[in-house]
Amino acid sequence: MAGTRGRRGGVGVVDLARELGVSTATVSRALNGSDAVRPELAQRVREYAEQRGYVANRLARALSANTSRAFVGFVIPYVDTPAYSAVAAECARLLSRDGTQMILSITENDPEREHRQLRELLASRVAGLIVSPSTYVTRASKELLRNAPVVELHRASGIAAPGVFSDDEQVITECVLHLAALGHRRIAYLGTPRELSNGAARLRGLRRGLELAGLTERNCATHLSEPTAENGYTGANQLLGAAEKPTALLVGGGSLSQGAARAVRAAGLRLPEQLSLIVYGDPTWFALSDPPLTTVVVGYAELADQAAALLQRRLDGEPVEPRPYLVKPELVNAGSTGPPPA
Amino acid sequence: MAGTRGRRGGVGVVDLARELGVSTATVSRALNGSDAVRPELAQRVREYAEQRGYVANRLARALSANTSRAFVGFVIPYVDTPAYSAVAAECARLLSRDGTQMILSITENDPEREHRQLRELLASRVAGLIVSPSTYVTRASKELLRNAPVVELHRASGIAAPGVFSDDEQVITECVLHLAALGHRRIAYLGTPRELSNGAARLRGLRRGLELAGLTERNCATHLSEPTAENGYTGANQLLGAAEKPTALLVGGGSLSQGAARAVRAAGLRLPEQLSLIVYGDPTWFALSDPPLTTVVVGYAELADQAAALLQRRLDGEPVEPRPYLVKPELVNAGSTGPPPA
DNA sequence: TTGAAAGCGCTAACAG
DNA sequence: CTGTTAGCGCTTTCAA
Repeated sequence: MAGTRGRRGGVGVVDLARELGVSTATVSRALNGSDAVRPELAQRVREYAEQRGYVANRLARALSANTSRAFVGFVIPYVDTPAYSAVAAECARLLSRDGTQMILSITENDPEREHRQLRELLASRVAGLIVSPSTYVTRASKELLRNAPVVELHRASGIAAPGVFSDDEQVITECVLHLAALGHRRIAYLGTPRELSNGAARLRGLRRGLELAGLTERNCATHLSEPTAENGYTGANQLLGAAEKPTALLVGGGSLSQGAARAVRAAGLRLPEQLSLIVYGDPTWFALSDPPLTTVVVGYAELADQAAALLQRRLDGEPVEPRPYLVKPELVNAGSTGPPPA
Repeated sequence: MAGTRGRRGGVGVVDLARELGVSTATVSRALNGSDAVRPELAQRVREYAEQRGYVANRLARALSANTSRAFVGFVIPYVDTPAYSAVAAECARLLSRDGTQMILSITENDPEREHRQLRELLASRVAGLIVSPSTYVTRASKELLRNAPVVELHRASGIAAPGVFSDDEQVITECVLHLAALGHRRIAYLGTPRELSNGAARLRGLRRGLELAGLTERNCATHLSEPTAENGYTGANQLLGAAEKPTALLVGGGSLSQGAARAVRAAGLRLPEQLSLIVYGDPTWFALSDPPLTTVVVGYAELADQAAALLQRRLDGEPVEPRPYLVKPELVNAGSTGPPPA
């Protein structure tokens, strides 16, 4: 009974301690690389633990050391798009180097679910959070976020926290100028709602682009909706079916782009002769189109690296400025833009 | 000092107990819906806890109740493809209904990483695991898996555990018959390695299809490689560049299909006049192709539902047969297959 | 440098 | 039905 211990995993610190003839404190210290233990003893403990196949109970560890890096929460609205799945994968990879496990929470953009998940995550004593807030974050959720080491991703909730975002404003401006330079004067914009921080950023970019191109908002029909492929499809159809047909369609958002691309194809428009099209996301999605689509390419890996690094710095206690950290997207011309039809 | 308690979260069971004038045991029982507490008291406790904003420390809970459903591990080789990301999302959603959090681990198909992650997961006392094993699972990993409630997904490692898979064998047979019926006699197959359980299943389907079609393996060049889009691209090029050109290309695997589709497009082959093509995965990926590609559609949501349900049943202690649970994929004809060129 | 002992916050015997 | 008392497995004072 006493000898068996650890019904489940097996060896525990007390076993090691007993078998080595030292105290559990010493074992713990040795295992955690405390410098307050004679190096050779520490070494011996570690070797023995290894050989004995010891693996620490992370729950106990995290519970005891009221602070620990055992878990980090990753809270996102969706995961079925690379903007999230690719970043999630990369973050999990980076965090696991530190021995940190990532708890994945999908809110489905539902503020209530989000709030519940955040509570649960905090109840699991996560060391920190990487969060992509839902469109309408509740006051209560913000309160929770304020009191935890948070790094925002893709979207900002308005709290004072560092956040990693793609520099949408700048690239959308570039897109508009690109189109205007080709001669377009009736540009349609399909994007995410302004309540979404990235939606707002893209709209700023749009406005700035139009201004710099000497165009007004009257030159630009816009359609804003939550980022789903479905919305992209219907939104694009709506814009393309307007009385004053646009000669170019600019889509601000990855999922919207998926749907929009399908809508354009279904409409049977020849690119770029009948319509110039710029989409958002990963060019490999659009590689099968003919011609391949000119795409705003967002560096998901870089976003992930930044997010993970910022969080780790916060957890290390290093000061991290609570500001946006922007990653520059790249406008990759693949042939779906050209002069407007005569 | 005594009154403050809970440096971090705030209220704990002892606070509630003290403030309500009952014991912590009673509080715990009430909160966990034990029937061994007077209903009205239980009610009062719950209401008070709610009002007090109590939220249980899941670490403590899980540590104490040596069994708990706090966490479940989700171990997959990749997540940047819907075969995994979509299933992960859906599983996270389903598990969260039970209050279970999902720890996401990406192995990158590396057996060593996989083993380490499994150990760490078990060290976190996960209640169970949903695992998509790497191509070459180590003996040690299998040992770990054998001693935990595991449900396999997409791929089997050979241990006695329930697993949820798409019925690749059957659908690949159907594909071959479809092509043969159109008149094809030189079919190329691009698939995953036979070391992968799904690779083996697809090969079985291939062989059976050829046989039923009265063809031999000499009618069918095959190329097997790890499932990445890159490999799909090079593999397809290789098959298409062979001396005896195939008239049809069948791709068994989602990522391979992505690459293969690009290769076919790059080769400038007209579908289905010059080549018949069947791919694997989500048809929306291939919707932009002209014509859209005939696709083997795998029901990711259904896979996820099954996997989550099986795991939950196992955790409930219900007996679950350690066998494959197959989900039928669907062959959706979208126009990229037709009679072979004359 | 090491050990004894007190928790971390919760659940679960065991009594009453 | 309810309370007392041990733990879960680890870390971390506090002394020695």
